[in-house]
Amino acid sequence: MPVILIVDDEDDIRQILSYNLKKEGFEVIEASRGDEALHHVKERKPDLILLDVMMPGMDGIEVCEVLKANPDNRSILICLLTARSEDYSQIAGLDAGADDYVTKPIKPKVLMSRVHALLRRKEEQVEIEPNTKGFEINREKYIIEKDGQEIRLPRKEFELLALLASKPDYVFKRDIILEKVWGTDIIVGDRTIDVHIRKLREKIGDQYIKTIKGIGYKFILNQ
Amino acid sequence: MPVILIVDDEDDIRQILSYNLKKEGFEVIEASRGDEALHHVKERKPDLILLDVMMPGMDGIEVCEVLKANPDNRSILICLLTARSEDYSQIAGLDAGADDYVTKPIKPKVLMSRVHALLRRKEEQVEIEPNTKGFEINREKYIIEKDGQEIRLPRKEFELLALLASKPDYVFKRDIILEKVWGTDIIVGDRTIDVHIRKLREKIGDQYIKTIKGIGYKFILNQ
DNA sequence: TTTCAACTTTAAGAAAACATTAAATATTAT
DNA sequence: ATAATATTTAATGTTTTCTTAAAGTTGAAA
Repeated sequence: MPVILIVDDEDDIRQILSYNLKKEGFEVIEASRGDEALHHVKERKPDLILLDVMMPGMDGIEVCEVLKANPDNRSILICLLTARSEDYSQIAGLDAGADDYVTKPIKPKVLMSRVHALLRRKEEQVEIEPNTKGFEINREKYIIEKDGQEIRLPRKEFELLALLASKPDYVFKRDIILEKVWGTDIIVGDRTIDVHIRKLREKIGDQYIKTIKGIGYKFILNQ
Repeated sequence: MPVILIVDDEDDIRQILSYNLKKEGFEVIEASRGDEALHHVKERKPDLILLDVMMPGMDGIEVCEVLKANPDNRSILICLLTARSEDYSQIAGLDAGADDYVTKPIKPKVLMSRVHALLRRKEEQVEIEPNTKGFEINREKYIIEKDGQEIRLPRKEFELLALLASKPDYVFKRDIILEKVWGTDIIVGDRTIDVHIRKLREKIGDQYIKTIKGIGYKFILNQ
């Protein structure tokens, strides 16, 4: 069940949110200040953070920026809680990397609906079967191990290999690769995939990634 | 080719979307109001609806609810077009049964990418895996197995064999083959089919594909 | 049997898809 | 800010796949 971190300096808001989330089976962590939130994230990576913008000390936008600056935290969803009038912060928040925001006063129904929508989106992203004979894929460190040897890969190369290796022998079509690795909002040319495949082959050896002309690529282990 | 219904009260938005969609070969229907959209759906069921949320009269959410209430329309994909600030409607929309949403201002490339992704999702649901005694046709791996032996086929040959083998003993007429394997847009000479049949026979053996002179070809298993 | 449209076969050229390299941009780290 | 990395694009080269053309077969109808 997904873990959700609530960050708000007002006790009663945390309580209401916590109650509602727990009722639906989520695991909830709470923090009343920005730095405390960052600390929690180090301890236990949540799936989603509900983050109040207006807080004494480190505010929500800052927390958001700090978090998203670290690639390991990119995958954590952030939903800002903002007062209706603070419209400037809404924009700043989305720029800071937040995934969504809800205006106060918060209606539990709306928030729950939003939480579900966000998590649904996340789930649609790639799940990786972490190790495949001889290959170990470490999502946290962006490192793969091939026969005990560590190979450090840049993000895109890593995502691409992780995707292909998640289903050995399965052919990933080019458009699927683009969608899963680059996302639907970012449009890159077709050659971009080739170049990344090239780099990967250079690093892990040619024999693992096979081209299926006219379709896409697949990761193979034997033969 | 899929049919897409655009619903937006602004003429220029409809025009831009329409232009881009038509360029990629989609058939486009347009409506400027919610009730008009519902009318169109009755006339001709589209595969996908691009639906503006903010419209005078019946708004997008309502249209969405009405449509999804009717089981006949469940399979129609709905992608909402929403302004960035209308955050509430996004959620309400997903609850109302929309499949995705794109925020305005709309970048044509982004939208096209989404449209393709959505339609693909739909197609994947319907697809059937044909396997036929001794032959295994594996779309996921893009490989066919004959008596346990893997045979790799180029795309057109693969599609052709997959088609014929999907209904053993059924005669596929030449024009049907052209339509299913090559599509309606691409015109190729009749000899092209023959040559592909030749290549297939070379690879899987002559006995499996039988010529029905003047009609077409069929895939047979037992004499 | 003769005829002829329909298919088979082969080979070759065109087109599509991918590979590779280098250079231009972004991004991140120092 | 500067340097180092990473990512993307663009240009060019290579390979594979597709299509066509041309010449040879086949088989059903007249």
